[in-house]
Amino acid sequence: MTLYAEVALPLPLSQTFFYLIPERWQSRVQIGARVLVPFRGRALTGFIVSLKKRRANKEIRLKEIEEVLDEKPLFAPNFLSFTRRLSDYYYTSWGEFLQASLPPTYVLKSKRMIHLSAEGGSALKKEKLSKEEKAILSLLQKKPYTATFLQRRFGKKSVSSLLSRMSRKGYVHFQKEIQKRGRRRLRPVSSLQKQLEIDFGLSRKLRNFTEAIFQKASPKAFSPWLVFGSEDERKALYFNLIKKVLEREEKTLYLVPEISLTQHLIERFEKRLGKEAAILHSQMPERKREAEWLKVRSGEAKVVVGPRSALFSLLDKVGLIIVDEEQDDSYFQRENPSYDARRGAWIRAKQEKAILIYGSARPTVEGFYQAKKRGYLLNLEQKEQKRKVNIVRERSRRDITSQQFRESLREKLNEGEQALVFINRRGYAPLLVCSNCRHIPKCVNCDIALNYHKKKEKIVCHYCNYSLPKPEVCPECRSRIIRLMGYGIEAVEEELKKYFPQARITSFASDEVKGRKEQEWIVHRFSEGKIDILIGTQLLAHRADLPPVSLVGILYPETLLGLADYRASQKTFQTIGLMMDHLQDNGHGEVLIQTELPSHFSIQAAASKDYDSFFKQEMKLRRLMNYPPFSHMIGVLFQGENLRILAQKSREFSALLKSEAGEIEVLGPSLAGVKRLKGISRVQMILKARRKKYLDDALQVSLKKVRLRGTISVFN
DNA sequence: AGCACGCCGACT
DNA sequence: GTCGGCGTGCTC
Repeated sequence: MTLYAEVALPLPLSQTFFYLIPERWQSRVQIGARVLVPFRGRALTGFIVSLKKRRANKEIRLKEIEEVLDEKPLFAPNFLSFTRRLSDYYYTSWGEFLQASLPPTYVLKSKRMIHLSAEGGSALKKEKLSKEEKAILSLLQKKPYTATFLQRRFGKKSVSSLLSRMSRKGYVHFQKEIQKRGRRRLRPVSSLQKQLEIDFGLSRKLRNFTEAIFQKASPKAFSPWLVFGSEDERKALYFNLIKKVLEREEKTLYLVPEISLTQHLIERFEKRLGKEAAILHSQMPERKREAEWLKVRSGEAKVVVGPRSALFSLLDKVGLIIVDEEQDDSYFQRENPSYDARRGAWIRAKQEKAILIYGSARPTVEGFYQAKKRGYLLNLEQKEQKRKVNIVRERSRRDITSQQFRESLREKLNEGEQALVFINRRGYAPLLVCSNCRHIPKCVNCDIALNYHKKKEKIVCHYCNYSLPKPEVCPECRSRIIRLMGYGIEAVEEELKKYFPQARITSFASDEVKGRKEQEWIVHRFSEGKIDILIGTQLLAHRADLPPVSLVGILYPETLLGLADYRASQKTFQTIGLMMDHLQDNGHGEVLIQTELPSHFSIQAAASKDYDSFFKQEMKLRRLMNYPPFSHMIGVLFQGENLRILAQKSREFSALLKSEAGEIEVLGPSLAGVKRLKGISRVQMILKARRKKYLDDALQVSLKKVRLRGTISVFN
């Protein structure tokens, strides 16, 4: 007879909690079901992760489960182990990962509402109250609020002691309230009844690869692969694998980068898989997402396509997990909770004994290295396309674009061709500098210079969106001469419009193009030839559905090298590569890279599409610096308002770590690259070790001893 | 996370 | 004394 339930809660806590199971539920509780439990005066949805006959710690007075919410478990044992391992790996909460697999309406939490009592109402009229009390009580006259709301409303750090005193005086009372579960009726998703596209003409090479992959996977076993090849070939292989997996009565999890989940791609999936596919994306309305979730839950969907969060789909019988564009940053989630979906896919595939496919034309060096070393690299040997690549250094003082670039552009425009131009910066200029006193306007919340946006006539913080009207005179010395430093997309657009007044020029940056619809619209017009020159930032580089063009201009890709990240070279190589993929391969295409660092290896290798050369040189540096894949690296970011306390605590933490384990290298603590963000100071440390276990052991001890608000990012 | 507790200086 | 504000620690 089971008596105790171990429950994981959707809070940023890495422990689980135990509850008594009341008699009436005993025969009905199951591992993997949701329960409603009391927790510090609140009611929370929790998840049963195990059932015990005996209790471990007799000291604690256990509470009873209030309600069992599921007759049938939501989570299969496999899924529980997977999320458990993932939370161990990333030092984060198990419950938060479980929560990530459910629609928000499945994870209700009570809120403590603060009500005005009758006494409070009369006190407000008759008695003289303090300013704070009066303000709160009169606000509560309208309707009850939560403490968090009041706190924010009055700009306080805490109102808890204030509220408890007021409740003691009887002015207010608290009431637990659970948001009503909207009784919406879900319409079944209108699934396309299109004729499914049949695979045809799969090359012998791909057929052989498919066979090799399945050979390793039968009998069913975890088997990872890195597919190194062009997008078209990769996709052909994926669909072939999916087909075979479907034949085995198994299902597929297909992860794609956030940004590449365009209408175009969605249509392709629907065409090929029809109603067997559930497609998720982040901008999907709540209702639609829940409908897709139900499709997975009911077993109708056999393939789930989505961004990193789709890793948590409640798909059973997983036979194949694909992580396409393995190099993409969007697989990494920085906060609450922090995890890398690439690693997550590995852990899940291993748990499910599934085939795991990482795919890329320009894989991360970490991934490529592992695949080579452990023998799971599948090289599709891309055939070389003909193209002309120019690396240009020359730059006049007056213009952003070089004369050579403009000549090429003129030539193509005269032939009625289209061009794409990449620049890695939003706005008009990244910096304003007073010529007189050198003052640089900075964000009040962040340690960041404000970017000048000419179209809005504002200076804007690219981290928190704080903005000011463009200053006419220097706010420090009242000088009228303020210089613009550097170039952004708006400046490029302005210059090209000046030189090519007849050309139809449009720019494409995340702050200008609002939402999916407008993006699709611009891409649509470009595809129809109604735009001659499309200028864009990263957003453009990632669009896979643009028609191939005959001129690709890449302006100052080295700004990507300026990132304070050991992966900066990789990012530069990859972005140039993405842009070059937009080139038509009929031999007339031309790429022009304009840079101040023409001999940097990442630019050179990208220009000649030479992954091996990039890999070799980057690995040399990684080895030299003891970066991944030669070490395991963990970033610990401490955040807090008080920099003094932050500094002291982080030093304490660092000392503890150093004493704890000699095998780990501790860098810092030091101010983070952005030392203040949204008004919060940030101090960071980097931990490196040969094996992750060393880091695990050291952190396990230190995290218990020094309590800090912060984020731990495991980089690899 | 969110809530209680307890300590501190400021103020009727 | 009491009020408001803040840091600290715990939650089965």
